[in-house]
Amino acid sequence: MTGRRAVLGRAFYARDDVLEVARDLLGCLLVVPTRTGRRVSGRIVETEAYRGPEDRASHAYGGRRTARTETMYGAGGTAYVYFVYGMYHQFNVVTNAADVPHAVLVRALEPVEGVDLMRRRRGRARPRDLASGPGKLCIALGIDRGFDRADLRGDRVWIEAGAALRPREIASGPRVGIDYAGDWAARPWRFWVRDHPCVSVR
DNA sequence: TGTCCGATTGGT
DNA sequence: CCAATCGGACAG
Repeated sequence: MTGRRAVLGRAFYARDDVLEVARDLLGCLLVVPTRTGRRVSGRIVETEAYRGPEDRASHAYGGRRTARTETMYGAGGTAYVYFVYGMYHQFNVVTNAADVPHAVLVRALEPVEGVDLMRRRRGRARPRDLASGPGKLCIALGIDRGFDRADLRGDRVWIEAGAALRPREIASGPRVGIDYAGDWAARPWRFWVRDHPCVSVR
């Protein structure tokens, strides 16, 4: 497939520090081709790190291992996609080694390729409304539960390296929608490109 | 099997 | 502020 350069490999995802992976994912390009091979992609501008089993906000908190969370126990470099609120999907990247349930939730993208298709799927016109949220980006890219467990080095979905961001351009703060996590909710494990219009909230 | 609630979104 | 909407997790 042409134009498919610098696809992130095992070494990128297998690292120990999920916070580092979450930061490094900013600026990278998330790509999901259509059935006809057309590229639909967006620059990652917001992520959140989840560090089970100690992280109370993680689905793998306490070592919870169920049919749904099993994916998180796989080797780094696979997709963890789940369904929430009865209508939305969330796309995560599994990190670290097998049996270590760490993951990074991709929360927002800046549309890059296939923007018209993203507009049709989302029913919105402005670029900033297409993928500025975890549920929105899944709709825009056509990601559903069928992508759960997909190998990120395969041909269904992958991530390409982007230009490294300067530390100054990266902002961090508490993760969103995890008030049930007690003191873990305050940890600044959400990362985003400072002042970027496509970031989900705030 | 029954109940509770969610790693959200969009409209009021 | 709140409804939508349904599967996952867990109690019984």
